[in-house]
Amino acid sequence: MAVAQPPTRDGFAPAVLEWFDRAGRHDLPWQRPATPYRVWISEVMLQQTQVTTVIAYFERFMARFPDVETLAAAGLDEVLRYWAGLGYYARARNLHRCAQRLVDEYAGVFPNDPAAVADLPGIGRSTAAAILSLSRGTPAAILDGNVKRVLARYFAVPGWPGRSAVARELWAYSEAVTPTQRTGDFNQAMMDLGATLCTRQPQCPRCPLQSGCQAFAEGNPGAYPGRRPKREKPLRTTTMIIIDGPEGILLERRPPTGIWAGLWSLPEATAPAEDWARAERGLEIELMDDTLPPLRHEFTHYSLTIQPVRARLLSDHGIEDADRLWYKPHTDNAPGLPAPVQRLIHQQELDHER
DNA sequence: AATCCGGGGAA
DNA sequence: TTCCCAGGATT
Repeated sequence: MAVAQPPTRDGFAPAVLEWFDRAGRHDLPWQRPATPYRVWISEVMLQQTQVTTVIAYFERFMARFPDVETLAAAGLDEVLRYWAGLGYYARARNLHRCAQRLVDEYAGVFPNDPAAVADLPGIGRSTAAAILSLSRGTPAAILDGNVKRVLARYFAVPGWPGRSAVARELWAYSEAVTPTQRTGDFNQAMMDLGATLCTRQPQCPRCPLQSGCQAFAEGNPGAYPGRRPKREKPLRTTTMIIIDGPEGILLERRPPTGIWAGLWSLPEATAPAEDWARAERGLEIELMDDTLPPLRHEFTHYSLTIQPVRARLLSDHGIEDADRLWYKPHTDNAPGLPAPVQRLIHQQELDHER
């Protein structure tokens, strides 16, 4: 009968490292080779996005932007195209800005100081530590969702990590257990542990930290970390117009802030669509009387119902500018489109072919 | 310190 | 359905 020990820092890193050598992940795409550039791109993609989703995006991105100079020299529109579907598009904007700052200020090479890296756009304390430790072994602690879960259980830290007091405590524990030797392996191991064993339904019998884990000793590891408080999701609705003209479908660039910032999308009517198109866009359109099914899209903070409307373009008195384009799905390169808009246009094309 | 910012995998 | 993910920027 194993007796639960009180949580200890002493054997923590050796146990984790021994487990990593035996059972950790060593073949993720950004691990071969684990250059600062590749680790950086992967870390940013992995912010709030799961590994299985990221892998395909990572491979495509690397094929197009193999190094920081290529990324810095590319246009934002193209970066957004490669990002479309991943969400949190500020990450792509910051990635692009960060590449340019790296080239301008650091000759394209990340500095060795974690604080200097964390000062770059889109890179915070945890991502900076991950980039430097995983690629160069720099001794710096991380705190991502995996590490939060492992530490909250091991030290039985109550409360939701979204609260700053809880996060502060978890950071202190992460600093305390992170070794100065083999820091990259340790950080990778902690993420692997959180991703493969210390999950929502943890596999405690296989865990190298079981003997010192306070939550295991309490018999309820599932109670940690504390859950995010629930909130009502507001319902919102919008009307999107699919305007068919001789040059294709009208797309507009969304504003630089707010939802889907900088992406291309269908025009959103704020009044009866024909009046809106004439007054706001200088377009004479005729609504078609076929009714398209509404499209429901879930965000973290609200639910959006999109009512698509088809229209024929009668005449165009609008001004051609950089923020509108006529898109031909079959021949044009797909611009960066929000996922539901992408689906809507794709569906529209399928209907068109019938 | 709380809120905003996407989309999807998993149970 | 619900939860939450290799978080950071903004307010």
